[in-house]
Amino acid sequence: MNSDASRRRDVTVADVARAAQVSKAQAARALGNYGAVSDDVRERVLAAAEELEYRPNELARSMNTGKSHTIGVVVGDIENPHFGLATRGITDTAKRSGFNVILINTDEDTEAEIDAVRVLLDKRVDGLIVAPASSVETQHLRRVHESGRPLVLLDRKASGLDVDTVAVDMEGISHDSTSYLIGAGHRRIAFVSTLKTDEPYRDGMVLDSSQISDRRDGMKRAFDEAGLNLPDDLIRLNAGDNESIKKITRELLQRPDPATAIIASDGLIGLSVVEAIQELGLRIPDDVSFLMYDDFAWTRLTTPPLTVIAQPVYDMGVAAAAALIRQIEGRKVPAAVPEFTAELIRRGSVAAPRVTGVGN
Amino acid sequence: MNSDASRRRDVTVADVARAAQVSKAQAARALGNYGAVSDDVRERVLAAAEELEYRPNELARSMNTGKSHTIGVVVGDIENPHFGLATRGITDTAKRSGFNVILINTDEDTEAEIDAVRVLLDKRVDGLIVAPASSVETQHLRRVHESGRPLVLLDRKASGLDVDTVAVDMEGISHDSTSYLIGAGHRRIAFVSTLKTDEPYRDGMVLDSSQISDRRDGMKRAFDEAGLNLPDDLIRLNAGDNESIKKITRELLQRPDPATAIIASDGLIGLSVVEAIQELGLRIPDDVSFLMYDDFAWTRLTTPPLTVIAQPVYDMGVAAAAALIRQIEGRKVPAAVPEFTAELIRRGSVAAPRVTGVGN
DNA sequence: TTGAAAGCGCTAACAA
DNA sequence: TTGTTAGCGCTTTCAA
Repeated sequence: MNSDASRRRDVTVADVARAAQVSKAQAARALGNYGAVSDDVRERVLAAAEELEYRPNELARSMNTGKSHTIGVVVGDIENPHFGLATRGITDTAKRSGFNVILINTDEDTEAEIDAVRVLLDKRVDGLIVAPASSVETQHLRRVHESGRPLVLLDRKASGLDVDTVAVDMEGISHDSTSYLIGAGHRRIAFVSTLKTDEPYRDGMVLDSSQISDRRDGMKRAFDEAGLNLPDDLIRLNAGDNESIKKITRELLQRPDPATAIIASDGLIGLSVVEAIQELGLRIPDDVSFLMYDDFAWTRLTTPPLTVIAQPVYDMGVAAAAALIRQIEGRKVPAAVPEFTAELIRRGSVAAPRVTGVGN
Repeated sequence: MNSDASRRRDVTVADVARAAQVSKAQAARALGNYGAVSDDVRERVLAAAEELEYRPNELARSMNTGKSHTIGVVVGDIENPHFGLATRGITDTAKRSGFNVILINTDEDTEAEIDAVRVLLDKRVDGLIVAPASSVETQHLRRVHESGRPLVLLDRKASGLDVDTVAVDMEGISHDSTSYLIGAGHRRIAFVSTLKTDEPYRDGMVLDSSQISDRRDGMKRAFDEAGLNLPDDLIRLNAGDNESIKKITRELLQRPDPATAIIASDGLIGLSVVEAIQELGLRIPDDVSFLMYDDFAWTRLTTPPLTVIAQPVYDMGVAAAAALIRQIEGRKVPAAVPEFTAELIRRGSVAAPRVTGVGN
């Protein structure tokens, strides 16, 4: 019939109106189902639309209504299952409420994030969910907020920004898991993170990421409570790719006063740390104990299975989307975002430290 | 200054034009940098824009130009690192060419896929990349193609659809890896896939997915060449969640004439299969050999590390995006999409089958 | 319930 | 190089 070569121009309301012999306005009302339309007209219009294979132009629609029914999501690394799951929670929830999701990846780069936010805003998304790369460089987020566009932060807090934030109580879980290690007899506990800083870690250093900062605080508190000092020399930031993480791990384990336990800041880091440990021919937990953030499925498969800190990532995605949509739809009572807590799942990668010549 | 309460209406070209004392057209030209504009005017306009914090409305822009500079991506499961990586390849490439990406998840459900495609089309994306849930139900994709919108298929072919398709030669790698297992002495080789079918597998069955179909063909050819028969009773489709896969694995290994090797159709399935094997107290590769599609990083960490079929997923994402953008920009010579080949990475999960009472 | 007409914010002819 | 004037496809007054 019409599978001709060109098929260039899209079918518009005007075409449908003409075919249905009604005014453009009536056709539009019937198609967008708003306003008052008689059954007769509606029927004819819908029939004509079907016949012509009419499809509304959502851009035009959005331009008029000011609503795009789309939310923008900015994450650091979709490839990371952590964000994958969170994104899933977001899209599932958005879909259920009739919203679409535009995803942009930033590679944990603040410049890219600023860009992403701008693009999304220019596309007139109805709201934004951002997992900020930095908790400090947040002017761009502040601008979003000030411009009145709904914004929800995921995973990381942003200092001095009064925005709904869906995150886990990191200080608490960090404290608990560190206490657990200390209780097992560990004193030389290392922490490996990819957080980029200008200089190596030192005590009291201000950390760009609320997540990491909170974890440091939690560790410190645990050590304090035990009447011990957090071993600053074992806090390793600026871990990068697989190779760099393995190098750091080797350093941690081959130094004179080596770490007896390592905490990996996320599942991707954990992977490389474990690989390095295996390559060194060391055994977990006999030679070194291991703990990581993110309960990835594969942690059940290693020998021994790994002790991890599970975060309710999917649910957090759901909560973030729900909070955002609530704001977009302008509900009153902003129904406080629920608190999320992580959980230490003890599997087999933590044991008492090997007794060596080095005193405790 | 202007961080007032409302800040409702967005700043438009008209506002900028007024402030810069030029016509709307000139302001628009300067802001969109097209057409001819004198330096003087450009400067004033840009200054005014800056001052007013003008941001273009991309929707309006797209409406006129017919281009949204956005490509739609439809995948089955972002949470799966396989798609995560592919998506990454797509977004990286798109970004480099100035395109944004809208991602929609379908849960491998054809209905959801039809919906997703419709939504994306309605939003007037410039082109689509789809990893089709089914290689058979493809009318919706055919419609896209017929309507003249650029479309590229990822991972799976669609029967009778003449569209650029970025996929791996599955028949070949399936043949090679099956031969490898046969060469190691295996005859009872099982294959586990999540592909949904109405009935259990039987010889010659038409399979909805080109991927699975091709793999079956490759296995069959390998068996044929060895003068053996593909054991149909060990081809298990309809694997679902973790529990269901573990159940299937147990059946495969606890039957009278058990499988001596298992091929998992993807990394998610593989995870559950390995878990089930471990729970049964069996050892890889002594008690059962194992092979899976997808070279996930964690496969290096298990004991033993797993033999896998690596697919150049990231590069395929890149190629898909490149092909699509090429079409969108209407280049001539469609520069054939490169062929991708998977690679068998032999690590430690395949060995000769345990010699049992059962003859070969 | 209907239709004419204005307008969303921008680009694109066309003259000047 | 400029400005005027139409649109893009839709929603939304405002009268009828």
